[in-house]
Amino acid sequence: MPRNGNSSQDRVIDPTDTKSKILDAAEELFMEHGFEATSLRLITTAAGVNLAAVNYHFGSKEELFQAVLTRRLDPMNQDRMQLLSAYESASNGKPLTCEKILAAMFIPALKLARDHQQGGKNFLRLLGRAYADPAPFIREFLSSQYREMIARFRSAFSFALPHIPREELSWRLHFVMGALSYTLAGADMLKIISQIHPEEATNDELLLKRLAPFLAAGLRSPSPAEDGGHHLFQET
Amino acid sequence: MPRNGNSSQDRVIDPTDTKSKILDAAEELFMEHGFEATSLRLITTAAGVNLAAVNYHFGSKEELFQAVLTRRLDPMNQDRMQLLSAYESASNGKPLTCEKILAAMFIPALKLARDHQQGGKNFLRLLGRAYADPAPFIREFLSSQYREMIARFRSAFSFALPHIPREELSWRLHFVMGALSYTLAGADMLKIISQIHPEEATNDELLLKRLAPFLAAGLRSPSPAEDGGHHLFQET
DNA sequence: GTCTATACCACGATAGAC
DNA sequence: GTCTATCGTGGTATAGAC
Repeated sequence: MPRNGNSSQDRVIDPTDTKSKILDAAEELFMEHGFEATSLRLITTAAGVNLAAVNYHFGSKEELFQAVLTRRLDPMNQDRMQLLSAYESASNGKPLTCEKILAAMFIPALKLARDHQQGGKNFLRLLGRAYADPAPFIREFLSSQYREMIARFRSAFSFALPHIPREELSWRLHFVMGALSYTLAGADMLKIISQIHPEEATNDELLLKRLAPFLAAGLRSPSPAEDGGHHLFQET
Repeated sequence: MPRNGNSSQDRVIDPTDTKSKILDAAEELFMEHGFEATSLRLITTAAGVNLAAVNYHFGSKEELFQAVLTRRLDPMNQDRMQLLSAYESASNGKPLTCEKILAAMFIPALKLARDHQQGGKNFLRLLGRAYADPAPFIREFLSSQYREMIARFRSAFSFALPHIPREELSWRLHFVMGALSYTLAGADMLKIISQIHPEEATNDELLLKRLAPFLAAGLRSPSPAEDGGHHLFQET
């Protein structure tokens, strides 16, 4: 039994084999309905394979979900780190601006959202949702997938913003990841927040173009430690 | 059959009746395991009532979930709007600062997190997760719960930041809600982002104290329309 | 009105035949 | 590798007791 793992001598990507058919169908359905609401019976029917094939090829529904995420997530994070390195090389040892570092995070995400013909558009929404999912297997999986990239970007920000204490910077990076995830996941929420035209709300590029300056301003803002602490929450 | 709806002549809150027992047990279990992962059999066993009682009193698992959220959410949003009005009255017609408006959003959330003896601590995490949930019934429910409060705060920000176009402000409010939700939901994620001490990561007050200045800086930042547009995403 | 017992169908998972 | 049969558990609906 192969179970998971494209490790040893997997034959190259053949979109007609059972494993690929499951992966494609699962991606589309997970994107549309989320993890829990998508049944294996729905996936296997759409893929035209037997119900038991999922368990044979992936081991479980959870492992199938991780395989769906990994297939796109891993290349994206590699792209992010390479782009950041390219920017750093071009700057001759001078710190990058926050906007530039954020661009290294956002551009590969946009590429992912647009390049893949099917599903790419909505993959980021699936990812954003996964961030807030309480299931331990999802949290641990994302943790391992993101650890390296986060560490890489934290040192870039640390170099760009030397006056911000390292711990404060960790918080702000957390806020950045949060706003990014939520923004990508919650496009529907725009209808709540307001009268933004729907056709514009689905345009991820425009969305990130507005998010980046917003976050850059927050990243650059004076550290609470150095502005005397204005005790926001202690008034009536 | 009563179904849902505390509308007509419900007897006052009696924490020993079946409906309250279900509500309390459900809140605790939903907070711990999320919506999908919490079974009705688990809830009814913990509450010491019959399985069918949920369907009798609430109609469905979904409606039970909404009842759990409403019980705390509705008073919180009322508090937010009252606090904002109080700040505005005290300012003699002058615009509030962004920090002050954000305080009106955050303080009632903190009160909720701390005042209620059981569960209050983790209720905001449950709420943050619900924000990113793809289930239509959750999205529609939150939409209706938040619509009034969001409109109220948007006009406050609009008055405080007259130079920001109304549409840009809608985006920024969306980012604020996103960062807030995600931050509250994803306390576990701090372990990924970094070496922040765990005991500190669970301190919601400290968390919001750092988030508020970060968001205020983003809200105040110059509008992309007025800084000439630096075309972040069009370079290589 | 309130509560209970019970039955129903869909789900994820797995064993074993082919 | 693939398929069928089956198991335990999930949400839900209802008949009937008090």
